[in-house]
Amino acid sequence: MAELNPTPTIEDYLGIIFTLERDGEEVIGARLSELLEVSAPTVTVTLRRMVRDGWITLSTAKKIQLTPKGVEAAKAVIRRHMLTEWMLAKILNLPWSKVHEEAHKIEHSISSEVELSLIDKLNDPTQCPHGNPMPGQESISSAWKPLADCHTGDKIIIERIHEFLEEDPVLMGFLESNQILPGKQAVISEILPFNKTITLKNNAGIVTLGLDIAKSIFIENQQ
Amino acid sequence: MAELNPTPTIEDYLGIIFTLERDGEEVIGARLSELLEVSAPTVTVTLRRMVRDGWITLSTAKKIQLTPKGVEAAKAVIRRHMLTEWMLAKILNLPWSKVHEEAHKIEHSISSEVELSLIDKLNDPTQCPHGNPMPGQESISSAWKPLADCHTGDKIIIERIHEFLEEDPVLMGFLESNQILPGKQAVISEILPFNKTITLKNNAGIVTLGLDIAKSIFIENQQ
DNA sequence: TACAGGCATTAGCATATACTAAAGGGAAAA
DNA sequence: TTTTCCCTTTAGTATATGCTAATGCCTGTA
Repeated sequence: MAELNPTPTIEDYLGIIFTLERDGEEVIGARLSELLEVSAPTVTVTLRRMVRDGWITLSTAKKIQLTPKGVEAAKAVIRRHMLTEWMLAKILNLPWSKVHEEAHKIEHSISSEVELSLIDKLNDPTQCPHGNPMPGQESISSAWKPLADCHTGDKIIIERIHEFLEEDPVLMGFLESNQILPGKQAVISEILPFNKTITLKNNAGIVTLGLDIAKSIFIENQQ
Repeated sequence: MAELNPTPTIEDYLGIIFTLERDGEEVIGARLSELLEVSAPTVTVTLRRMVRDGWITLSTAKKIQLTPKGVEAAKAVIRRHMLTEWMLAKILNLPWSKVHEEAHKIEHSISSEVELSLIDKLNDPTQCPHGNPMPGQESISSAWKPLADCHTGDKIIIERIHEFLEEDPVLMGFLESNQILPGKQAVISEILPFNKTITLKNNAGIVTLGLDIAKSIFIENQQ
């Protein structure tokens, strides 16, 4: 229980564990190793420190679970990340596709005083600029379905680009330049399951996305 | 020359070395140890890494000098620090006495893209919120003189609280609550050299400051 | 049943950053 | 001149965070 505040590294682990838990995914070391881009032995020793310091518990089946203290710390870092993203997007006018990356560097240095000020200036948002729910606001996204589940001819509104897609800056630039952004409308023009692609039409033109990517983009039907 | 970008620790060293050089102070390890609040052996080994990586050179007399590369890195971190202070003060409305401390955490995570945006939003300031000159703007402060050099009856304008005073949050809170802030007017009401104090009167009332502190506060005479 | 694949761990190592205790060096003061 | 003081360095240690190579451990499938 020693550590009072998580280090930046531990904050990264906490955020990913929280997100995996939220999505009902299996929370295991191999997943962290992949998402954090560190080796498996590094994950093993870091998780040991996290158990020692009371952030997580490990089940006999090696499943990772946040402690109440771990949940609070994870929520705090995700909140600060998302608020920083909004600050960069709305106040400093950085491009949508770059705010995640920049916010990821800054999030670990935001105090609760700065956080409160951001909440105030940004009107207490319920989602991040990519449409992902703030911790505690998960219900807003429950009605949205994956773009990959759409049918030809569906008229949709893009609502959300999943956190894990945000990690790829090239993809994010591609999505931005093709107007695959929360709030934007589109029509499904073609789905090729054998090719694992889905094609849609919007104001920016015609875009084809891989189906794997489309599984992590969430939409609503136009009324 | 290995390292492309300084670590946060190295950035702290670079900033202090730059400021000492700017002020014409002797730049030695003991000063860094004091200002950074780390032990002397820690400074020794860190300076060795800094020489190895091309940030500084050490003279035979143990004097520390920034290389051209070191100067550039130091200017960048100080610029980002000051811009972040302004952002916290003007955009997020944090109290003047707290922006230094908060900015110090954030400054190491500001990219040049964010920096450019800050310069734009904040109208390219020439000083920090405490009146210290941005790197390259040192001339703006050359006419100001230490508060400690004033005489009874002098009518003054506070212009600058030196960087090294900013490190003490209690002092900063004291100065803020007594309106010892850049741009504020005051009159010197009493100087007691034997007591090492200087007393002044302003809108907030009557304040007595230690002469050591007053040496690092810079003023201009009222017209 | 035996092997393959995925996962976790151990062992051994490296680096940046910190510490204390103790020793060395030079200059100024007694 | 000798002692004191300031400064730096050496030696030994610790912790967080990373790595590779090799090993161990299940589970499901051939």
